[in-house]
Amino acid sequence: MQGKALPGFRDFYPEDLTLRNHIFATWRSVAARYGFEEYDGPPLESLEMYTQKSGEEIVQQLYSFRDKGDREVALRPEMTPTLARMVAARVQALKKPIRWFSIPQLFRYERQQRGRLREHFQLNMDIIGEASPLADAELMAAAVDIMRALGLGPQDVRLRVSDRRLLKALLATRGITETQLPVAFAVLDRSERVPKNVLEEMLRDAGYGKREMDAVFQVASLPGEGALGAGGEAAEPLRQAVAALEAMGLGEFVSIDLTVVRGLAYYTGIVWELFDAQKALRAIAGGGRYDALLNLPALGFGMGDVVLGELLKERGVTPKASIELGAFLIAVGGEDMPWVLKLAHALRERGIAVEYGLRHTGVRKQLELAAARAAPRAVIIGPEERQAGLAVVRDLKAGTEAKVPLDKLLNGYFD
RNA sequence: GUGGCUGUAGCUCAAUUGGUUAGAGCGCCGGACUGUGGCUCCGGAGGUUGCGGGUUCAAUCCCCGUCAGCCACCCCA
Repeated sequence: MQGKALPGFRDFYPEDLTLRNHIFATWRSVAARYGFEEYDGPPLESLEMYTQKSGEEIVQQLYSFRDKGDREVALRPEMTPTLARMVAARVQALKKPIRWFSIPQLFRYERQQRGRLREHFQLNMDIIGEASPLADAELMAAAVDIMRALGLGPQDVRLRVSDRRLLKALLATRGITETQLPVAFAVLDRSERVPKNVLEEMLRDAGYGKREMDAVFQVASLPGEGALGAGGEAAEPLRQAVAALEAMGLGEFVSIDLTVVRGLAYYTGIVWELFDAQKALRAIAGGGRYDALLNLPALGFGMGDVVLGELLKERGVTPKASIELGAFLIAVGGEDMPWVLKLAHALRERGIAVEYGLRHTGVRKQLELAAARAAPRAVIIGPEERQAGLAVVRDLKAGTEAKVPLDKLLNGYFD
């Protein structure tokens, strides 16, 4: 063994890259359908850009170093700061709402696990300059439509949505103060994964009394409709966003779930996550509204290629092959090779994918190779055929053969 | 960064209380098959048993370290 890629980094063999390209193509196609324009930025940014926003402790999770110009730099761990900078530079000129997407490769230095590497590609879709809940619905719909375009339905994936403004209101009416909120959010976020006694301890450590603790658990267990009903005014954006998704016919995918909080501190409104239905994997996508980050209403989501790729493989909805041959050409004898080359090139000129054996072997061997390449047909050229100005076209699926004049093959027979 | 589990051909796995040249299936290459693929049969290549050290007459097996993978925590791109 000559070693392997660094931990958390991937080699993409053809079958891997086929899947990745399939995912990218679907991302781009759905984003285009939603009227989003693609942008990109540098993979390397100043370290400061990330520490400013997220604090010094994030340095530990960054690929960062000092460059030859003595600058502290980092491989980008997320796209939002870059987007924020780009938008800020032209904020006056850009017509709102801005609808942009990007597919950056992101890096993060941490111990890898399944679905979580040190590098991944992540679709980012953002809308900037629009406060309406319809914008939130738009992004959620795009995420769901990507799933549908990839062959996944409501039985495969679920979108769980909440709203921090609603959570805040529900907790406030139960006596939770503003300063107690972060802990309450953290407990809600973990309420499905962490045992209740541990959660109680978290709350107790934060100075929660019995009443406040009960309030948090009560909110966590509120069903979707109950939450909307109890939330009053504060439930209105979430209500509208969900109604919009229902109007689009995507209601089956969506459920209101108050235990969705999302980790990032900058989210201010609707937050959501997309999971595989069994919740066996990590989140496929997650996003939300972050109005405070720019001086504009803004929202976005990220969808990584790693978990998504695993899910597609699990569900057997991966693309077959990256190339699809139109024909495999076979020279019976060495003296037939010029005709094979001539035909190969003529077909290629017409845009037909063609391969032939680069080393002369028996017809049997060449047919084996043709079959291994999944060519739909083989064109066999031998002395007898050439004599008659013909070639044998063998259908490799059916096993049938036909004699076809060479000049027909050269002039669009396979078009 | 912390803890637990696991590392044997490309892949999936074997290898009798530690016992001598580490095997099989699949895959790959070649032959039977010098003008017809998928089947069959035969042969071949491919391993410093993750790496390093220790115990022992002897280590794939036991011990330590290290690296890597998986899982949980942290964190959640």
